[in-house]
Amino acid sequence: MSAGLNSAQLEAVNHVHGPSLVLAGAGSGKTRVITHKIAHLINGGMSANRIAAITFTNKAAAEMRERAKQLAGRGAAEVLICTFHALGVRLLRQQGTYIGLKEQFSILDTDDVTKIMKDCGGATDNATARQWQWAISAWKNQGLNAAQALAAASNEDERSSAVIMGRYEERLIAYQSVDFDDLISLPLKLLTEHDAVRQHWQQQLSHVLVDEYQDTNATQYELLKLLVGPRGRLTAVGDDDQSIYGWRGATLDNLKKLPVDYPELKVITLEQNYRSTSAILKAANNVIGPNPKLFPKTLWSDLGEGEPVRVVACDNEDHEAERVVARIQSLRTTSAHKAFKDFAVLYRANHQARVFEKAFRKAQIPYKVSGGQSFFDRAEIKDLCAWLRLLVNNDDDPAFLRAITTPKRGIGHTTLTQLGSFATSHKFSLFEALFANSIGSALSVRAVGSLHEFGRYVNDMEYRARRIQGAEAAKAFMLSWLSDIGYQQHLMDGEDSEKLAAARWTNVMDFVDWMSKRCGGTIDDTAGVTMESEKKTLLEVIQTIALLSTISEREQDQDVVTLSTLHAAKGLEWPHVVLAGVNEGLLPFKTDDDSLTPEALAQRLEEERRLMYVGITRAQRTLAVSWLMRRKKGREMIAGKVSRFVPEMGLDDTTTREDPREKLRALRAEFAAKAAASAQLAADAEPLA
DNA sequence: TTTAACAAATTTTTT
DNA sequence: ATTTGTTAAA
Repeated sequence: MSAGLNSAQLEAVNHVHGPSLVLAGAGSGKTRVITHKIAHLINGGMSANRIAAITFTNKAAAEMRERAKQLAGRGAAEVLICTFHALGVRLLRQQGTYIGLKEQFSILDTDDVTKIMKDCGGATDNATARQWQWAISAWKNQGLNAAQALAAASNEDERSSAVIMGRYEERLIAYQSVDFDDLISLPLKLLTEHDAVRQHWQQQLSHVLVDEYQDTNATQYELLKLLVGPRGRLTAVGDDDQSIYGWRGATLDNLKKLPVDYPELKVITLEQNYRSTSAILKAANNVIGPNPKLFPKTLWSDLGEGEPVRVVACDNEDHEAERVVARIQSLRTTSAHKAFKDFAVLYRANHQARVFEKAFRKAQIPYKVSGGQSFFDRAEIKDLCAWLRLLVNNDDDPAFLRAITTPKRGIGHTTLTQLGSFATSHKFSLFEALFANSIGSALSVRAVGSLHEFGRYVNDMEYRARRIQGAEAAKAFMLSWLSDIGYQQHLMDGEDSEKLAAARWTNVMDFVDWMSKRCGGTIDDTAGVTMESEKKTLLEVIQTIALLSTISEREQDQDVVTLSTLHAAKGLEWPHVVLAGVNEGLLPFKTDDDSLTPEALAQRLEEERRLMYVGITRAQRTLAVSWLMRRKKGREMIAGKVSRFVPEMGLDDTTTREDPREKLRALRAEFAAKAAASAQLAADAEPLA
């Protein structure tokens, strides 16, 4: 079973009686270790449902579940493999009543929270609300409540944010809603304050494995410790050199604390890399070298020296994009990895993608921009989710407001404002207020009539939805609902073009299909594949949707070049990688915040260095690093400076390069003929709405 | 003073 | 892509 594991991996897999820290360098097979350890535990007689493997993203959880299934077969299905947040939801759904949460609470997404923040703080613009949101989220992630935040506030801005946080907390309780941060902090509170619940989970879970441990924040670590309990059967898998999320609360302190909190900790370092050539790893090791080491390690591979890392000096952004196009076209004829999907262009900031998109379209190279708007961020999907959330939790006011105005049904701003103040003064949720006896005193007869009509419809829907189980019933239910509310017409009436409305409707249908599949049972797929799964009620499925974000479907196996930020590229790999815009100021990013202490500045630089390291280690076969000799600044061009990280890569030969323009002309002539042949591909490169 | 049009600038993202 | 800032016209 453990065939094909190297000695360090094997050691990590076999260490099952105490705490361990697996320092898994980039490409060293960390998912292999986690999945093999799960299989090893199961084969050793451990009940699968006593093992938990925790990840940060749904995608990582799905991949892990898939690979565990391959290794351990059906037994792996019982393993709790989920994200931190999904684990939090499970805890709160099961035992949230202990801390005053009702069973069917709602989960707010960031846009819902922004709206509430505006309301709590009296702001009209999103930017201000997001600043409060940011500050409040940071406090929550440090385990502080509003009162503690207010006490700790050191300036006027912080004090006002803390005051708003107080109002926001009240609002969440009134709405019986939680935000994403609460999905960690409330379970932590639950386990801290209720011994019985804590003991239940500590007995239930025998082994806890954590992926990307370096990305955990303070509250996540505290939660982990409580879940793991005194036996300390924790497997933390991570890489301090790939810690790039300090700005959102992740802290390497969690790595430093581990040997202190768990004196028995077994530290295992995975240094053999199965991804990249030696030339690439040498550059990576050199770049990360200057950072202080928590646990020293040096990556190596036996894949051979490989192509030297190329450094490309470009005149400006447009020129850089042209050079990347030329490189892709050239490698597509000479390399063994010549599909478009074998290439990625990585950069520091999202806006850098624009120039590449333009150049790729011109050259008819199909591409995708990763980290674009997710399916669930689309307005039409959020509309539907709001309706569904309202069914599950009538007191979910943000969902109520969205549903009652979508589509427009003669209930306008005035009515809703009146309803809102009526609800607030009686401490009702909006939905409760709507059916209150005294509502006639606050609103006009006509308004009350419209509100009641809406309320009755929601009640009726809810009553029917309780009985809905299995895919086909769920689909039929949702289709009749969409027709009831006239949603398709609503999309057509929108200001969008007809084409856009049709695209939105397609998304709606995809959503319906996807939801019904999750309701399980057996459903005929278009390909004639039948899916088998446990039947769930529609209400159960709805409760989980706020947590889900990835439907990659069609985007999965497309043969396209990837454009991505360095952050979004973590965990991924490509045969050919270009790091673009590797200039001083961009990477490392220049901060003009002079309130930072020298220590804080040094830490920022360390994280930028890790970002460069992550970028380099994405490459399997070839790596090119390009930088700009001139950058646009207003109407004039200013001199650009190569990133300090480039000379630090310790390349033998960074100066030999042809005149870029000459090379480009030659390549253009060579590929002019082929361009026509890929016209079809270009159609696919049209940006999706 | 307000509005419209245009130009410029923009850190990183998941749940 | 979105949003903020600038300039010119009304």
